Amino acid sequence: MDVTRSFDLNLLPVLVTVYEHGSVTAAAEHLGMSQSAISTALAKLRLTYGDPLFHRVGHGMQPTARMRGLIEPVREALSRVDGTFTSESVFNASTTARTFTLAMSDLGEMVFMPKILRRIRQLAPRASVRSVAASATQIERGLETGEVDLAVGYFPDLREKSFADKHLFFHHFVCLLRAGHPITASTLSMSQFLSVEHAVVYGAGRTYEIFERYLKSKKIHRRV
DNA sequence: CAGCTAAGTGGTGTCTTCGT
DNA sequence: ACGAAGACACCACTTAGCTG
Repeated sequence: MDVTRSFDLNLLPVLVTVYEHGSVTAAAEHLGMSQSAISTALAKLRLTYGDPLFHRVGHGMQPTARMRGLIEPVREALSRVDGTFTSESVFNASTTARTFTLAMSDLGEMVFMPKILRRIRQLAPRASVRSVAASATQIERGLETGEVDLAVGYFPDLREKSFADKHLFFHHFVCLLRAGHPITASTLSMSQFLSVEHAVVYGAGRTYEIFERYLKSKKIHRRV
């Protein structure tokens, strides 16, 4: 059966907007349609896909597993259609003057930014790069809306979502002790770790935040 | 025919009250 | 202090009738 012949492609933005807002009413406001029109569109989509697509959960709409699997292909399809209306429908790195927005942790900026800039200068000399520091929630929203192109760092919260991610490297923390400190072992035991006084640099970025969260989850209290 | 408004129904969360 | 029950608000959804 050729579904696309009879399928109304205007329904796809409705699908994506309800997914992004988690609400039929909010999606209706966003698209400038009535709530019942969105409801009707959803009914058609449900019929077409043979799946409820969303379940009511409290005061919102929770996507079904089928819907979660659909969202990226549908977004990609809409993006490709959008691309046919713009002058730069086929991406060309050597000519693009786009500004790419990268969200990075403190560590990400230190390690990756110089290399990324060098590489972009080689491949896309007219492109610009903007780096933003943002919370995981802001990054999630930015990736969804397209305000953020790429996030580099440790974002365990985002791994649950439908974002493509790539593991780049492992790293670990080290403890620094003054020269001549009684603890000289190369491996530090937990009791040794807790027995000494700690110096903490506050506001040290997301890496520090993740470390603090880990200590809290393990109920580890240090003497700072 | 698609989309609108309006009215009505039903599900869910929140808040308050009351009994234990 | 705690849980159950009821009132209430909010939201999704359906249906009927209207309009362009």
